[in-house]
Amino acid sequence: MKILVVEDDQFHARYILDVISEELPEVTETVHAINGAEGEAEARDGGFEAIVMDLQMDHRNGIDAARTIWSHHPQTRILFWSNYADEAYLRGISRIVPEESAYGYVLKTASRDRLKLALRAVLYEGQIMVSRELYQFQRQGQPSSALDKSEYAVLLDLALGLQDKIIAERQNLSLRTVQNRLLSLYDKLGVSDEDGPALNKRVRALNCAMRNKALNLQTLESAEAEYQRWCKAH
Amino acid sequence: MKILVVEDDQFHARYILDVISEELPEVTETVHAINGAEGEAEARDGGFEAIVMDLQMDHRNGIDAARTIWSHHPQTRILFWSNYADEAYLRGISRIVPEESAYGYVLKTASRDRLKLALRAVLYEGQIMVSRELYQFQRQGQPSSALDKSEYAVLLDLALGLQDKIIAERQNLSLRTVQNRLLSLYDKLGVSDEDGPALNKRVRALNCAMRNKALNLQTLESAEAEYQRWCKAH
DNA sequence: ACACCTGTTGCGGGTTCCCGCAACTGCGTG
DNA sequence: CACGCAGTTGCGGGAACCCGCAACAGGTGT
Repeated sequence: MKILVVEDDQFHARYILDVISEELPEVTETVHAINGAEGEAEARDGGFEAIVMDLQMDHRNGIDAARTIWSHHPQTRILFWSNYADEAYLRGISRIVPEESAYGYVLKTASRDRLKLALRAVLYEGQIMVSRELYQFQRQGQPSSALDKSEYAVLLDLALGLQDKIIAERQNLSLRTVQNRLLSLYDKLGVSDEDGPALNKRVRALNCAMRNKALNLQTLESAEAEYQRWCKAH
Repeated sequence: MKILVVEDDQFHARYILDVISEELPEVTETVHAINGAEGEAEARDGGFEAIVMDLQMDHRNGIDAARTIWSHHPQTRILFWSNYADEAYLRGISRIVPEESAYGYVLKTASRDRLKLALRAVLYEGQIMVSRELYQFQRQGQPSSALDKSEYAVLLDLALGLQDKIIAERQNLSLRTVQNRLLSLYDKLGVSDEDGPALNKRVRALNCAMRNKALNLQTLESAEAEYQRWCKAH
């Protein structure tokens, strides 16, 4: 079995390579790429069945790299490991994971045993495995504080700085419905001016979304790229 | 000489401790704290002359910890080392560094030699040393694209979601002047709707500021804390 | 069939925002 | 001093935003 490790921090890379070589005897070959772009290049023709992918990297982040890799090799199993338990990462991943594949999400602070378990479960067994710290975001049942798909889409557009009319056009909704979405966003994100003076709800919503980790920098960057593409296509 | 290392990533901590013990023979004692809160507690009575401080940590980030440490021991020399070359970090630091002290800012990607040099220069010699990747933000002469102090203050208030009237009150400016500041902010941050439809400038400004690294999550958090205090004091 | 609940849409008005225009204040220069 | 230049302030209007009210559609339970 061939494994690709995509990780830009040298210490973390050495650690994961060490864990793989000690704990996964079935692995015959390990390749290390130091950023997303290099990872994509290696994965294109490397014939890897499994990948361990860091999320925050310069020169192409882990989610973008995973998207292009999965678009060519949708059966590849990918274990994401990251410093942060951001809802935004999990949303980004679950939007791109193909049916045929498996993925996992472990934190870098997890113990060696947890990491080993995740490696085996995802890369060998093809299980879906998400660290408990993130799992809370997945439960859909929750009426409040969980953004549904369409609300999240509006949040992305809001974060880009689009105005209501454009959002309505992009989402195929009426203007008033967009405003309703915004209302429930303000509610769920905890935008309120009960104490202190009135706020600019729009900016405040973005502020809260980032502080909650519902959005992060990578989210903004990829939403921006997607928006640029949409603009060209009218 | 006693040194305190505040770093939450175990691998990076081991590395820096190793470098210190090998390259700084004058160091007699090294203490390791794993987050900002613990760092503050150690520093309060530890009698450290020098500190190496990570910036991104849970339970009190490096800048907040440095602020309280410097408020008790203003002569302490602190070398910040971080994964990211964010303008926001540098601004945060230069706002709190006392006259009597010295500080430095090195990236974690710097070579061992660079790190060693920075350790000696800042902790021994009391020099100010900022990594070249960040130094670009300090040049004040630049007319465009460099935010001056008052513009930055308005940007913080905008980012919190305050409306013009409140910003004017907080900054002791007239409403119209605040709006002028916002105009120049929009300009300097690259907010423009030349291509594509009109944007919500306010939200867009925050979006751009974060993508430029003029603001980051810690900035938002501490601005929020400061604002809450201001609210109570009316 | 009825009542009911949730989500969508239009309308209207009060507020905030964006910004052009013009007046005014310092401040340095010829 | 007159002049210009940069930064500040007030005024006003058009656009965008926030949101209450009401109507309507589709799905559920009795």
